[in-house]
Amino acid sequence: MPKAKYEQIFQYLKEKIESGQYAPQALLPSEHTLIAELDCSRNTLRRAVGELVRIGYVQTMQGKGVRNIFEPAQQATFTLGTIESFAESAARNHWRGTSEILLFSELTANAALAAKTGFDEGTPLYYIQRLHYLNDRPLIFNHSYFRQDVARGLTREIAEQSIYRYLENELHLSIINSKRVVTVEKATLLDLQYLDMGDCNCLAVVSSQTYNSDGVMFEYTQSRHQPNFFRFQDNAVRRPVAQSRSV
Amino acid sequence: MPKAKYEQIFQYLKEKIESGQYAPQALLPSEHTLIAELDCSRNTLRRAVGELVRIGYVQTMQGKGVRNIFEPAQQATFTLGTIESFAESAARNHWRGTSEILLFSELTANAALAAKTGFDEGTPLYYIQRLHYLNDRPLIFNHSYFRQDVARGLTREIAEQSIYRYLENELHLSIINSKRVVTVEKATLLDLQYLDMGDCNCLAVVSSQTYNSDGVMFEYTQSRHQPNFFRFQDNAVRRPVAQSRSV
DNA sequence: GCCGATTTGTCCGTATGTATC
DNA sequence: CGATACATACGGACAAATCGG
Repeated sequence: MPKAKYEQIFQYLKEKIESGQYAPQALLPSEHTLIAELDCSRNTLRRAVGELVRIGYVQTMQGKGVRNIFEPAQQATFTLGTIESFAESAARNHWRGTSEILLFSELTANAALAAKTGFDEGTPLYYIQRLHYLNDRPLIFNHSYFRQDVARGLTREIAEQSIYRYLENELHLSIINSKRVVTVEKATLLDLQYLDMGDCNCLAVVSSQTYNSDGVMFEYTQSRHQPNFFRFQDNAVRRPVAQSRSV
Repeated sequence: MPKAKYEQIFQYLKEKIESGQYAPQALLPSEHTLIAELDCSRNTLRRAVGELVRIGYVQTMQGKGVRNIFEPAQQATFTLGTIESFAESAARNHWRGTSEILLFSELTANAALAAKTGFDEGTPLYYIQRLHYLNDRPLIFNHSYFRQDVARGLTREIAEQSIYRYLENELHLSIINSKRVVTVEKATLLDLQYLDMGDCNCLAVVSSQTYNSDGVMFEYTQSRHQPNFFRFQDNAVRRPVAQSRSV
């Protein structure tokens, strides 16, 4: 099943850049040239190039061209803008990722949990604690809460395989987007017990709220990362100051 | 000087969402309706909506509509995808931001600095240490390195005002993009001396490499944030797995 | 300084595909 | 099945920035 054309072109150019087929700091072929070469419309090519800008591979300059600013060293550890499971992330970085379930339970959101997660108080939830290993080192402690009415029938056995595959393939849940916030927090006793913290007493925390196509937030996950193996990457562009519009 | 139309529409819809003029969880008017109301093309509206998706304000669903998933609580402390000066960021969050220059010096990149920053060894640099206060609390320690040949004529006096205004307005430097990486590091003696660290021995570090329109990285800045006041926000979308393309 | 060629940025209209209801 | 809504793709037009003659 072939994907969208702009996505294919994006991947094609991305791999061409990564493999050094465009010289560093050099300009890519012009839009006109690439359109002819790839047999697509201008909009389609521009969309693909826009994605390359977002991931920091190129910079575009009106009147000049598109410059390759990719640098091999800085491979992203955790990517931005796309939802990726731990297994997918590990594979992309050529790591050996394994997981262990420490706790599988059911509970009801009390006031404190509701405030933290964004679920309504009284919502029945599954609560799962998972420990993720990269190359046999325990590096991520995961606290996940799933709404029972959405992730219905979730079991410890399923969680040991893949929760997302169950949600998408068995329950036909369509996962749309995930709001994520990165913060730094003091390590808890649980963190110190399970993660190899060295002499750090803080860790990187990625809190994410995930939504389905009904607009309901069905998952709240807090990923607590051992600091030395945490890396979050972004590319920002300079824009003129924003201004409102009267309609 | 009016901005791009899609940008105006983006701002217009963004403010309408923020001010609660669309009910939470409700669908926005359809593309067709908004196109008529705003008198623009489909592409233009879709581009504006695409930006709203990126900042986590709405989710789009084929065949259903565009849902408002904005939540007032989650105001971003540090935004993503755009380059913002400390002053701009403080203003957006309604904080009183002040800065202090601790050091203004010139140096040449040695091997260690070159490896850390990405400058070539031997590059002449300005090195500036700045302390940023929010509401009179010292929260961010900034180490900035600027290429002397690009940021030529930079002085301590200029740095006390606004470096970016000098670069853009006086030197007519065009700033294109900035690659940023968020990590967590052990606090140094300098951090402990100047920042109010409490009992934390780690902090959030945002390292950024900024490029101009010649494709040269002219700035490397390491922002070291007191953990309690650090928040980095992102919105991710679930996409089908990527696939390459043969041309 | 000017002008024309090149290149990217913005905007429009239309057609078709696909998912939802 | 049809109507509606978003997703993708195409082609054309003009604007804005850059560069060279």
